[in-house]
Amino acid sequence: MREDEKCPDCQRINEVLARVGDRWSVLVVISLAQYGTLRFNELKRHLGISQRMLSLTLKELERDGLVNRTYHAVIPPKVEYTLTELGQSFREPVKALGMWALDNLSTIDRARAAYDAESEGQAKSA
Amino acid sequence: MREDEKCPDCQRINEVLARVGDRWSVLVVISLAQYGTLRFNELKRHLGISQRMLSLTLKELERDGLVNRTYHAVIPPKVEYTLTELGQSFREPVKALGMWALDNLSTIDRARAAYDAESEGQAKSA
DNA sequence: CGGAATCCGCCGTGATACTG
DNA sequence: CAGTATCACGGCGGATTCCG
Repeated sequence: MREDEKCPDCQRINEVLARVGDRWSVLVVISLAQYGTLRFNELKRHLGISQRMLSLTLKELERDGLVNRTYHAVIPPKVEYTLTELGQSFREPVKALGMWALDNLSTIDRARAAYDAESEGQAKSA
Repeated sequence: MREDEKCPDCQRINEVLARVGDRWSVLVVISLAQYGTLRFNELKRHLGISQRMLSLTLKELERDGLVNRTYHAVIPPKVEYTLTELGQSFREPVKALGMWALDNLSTIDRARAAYDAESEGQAKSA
């Protein structure tokens, strides 16, 4: 598939989603927005994310300027993460998405159940 | 990783993102929101999506009650897709995300460039 | 035209082990 | 505690082919 007649807007949006659109990024931002400052393992436990993915996600978020990383050189190493201003601004659209999600999850569930039920029914009649 | 102390909200949000959070779903919804009604190949050309992914994405969106599928039994088969009410309501948070994306894409690009430049510098000094 | 089916490469993700 | 490195697996996603 080449870029024949693709709309540029879709490409741009696609680009952004490729950056901050993944599940873990969103959840990390939400958590930091909620608690202000969190340590590595606090985030890990809170999100139920694997150590690897959290590490990668935080690095990306820091790279994209959404998250601030502070390293404390103490005996038990201590690293704290907070949102940058850009990260704060990201809260708004994310919050909107989260609200919609929570509001409509049950609706989606019902639609899905109905769809599946109908599919089974048709399968039987076929 | 088990559900030890994961916050339920994160789980819910995660759930929803797993449903309508993927790139293609978002782009399909945006396109349908913009044009109202589109045929299969119209969407395909517009998005630059492969036939397979569009088919899968549309089926999922229909299953989740976000998209309406209308089959016209004419000689050249004609299938039209539109947004359901639920799909329409999804436009709001998506629009917010898209706006933020377009507004901050350049900022992210700069942050990323700066981060990469610094990383290279450290690599050299090391 | 609108799909379904198949094959296959790539990479996102988790589990594990190791370092400082 | 806060990572990094390695491995293994599943699934996303594209290309191709066939059908109604």
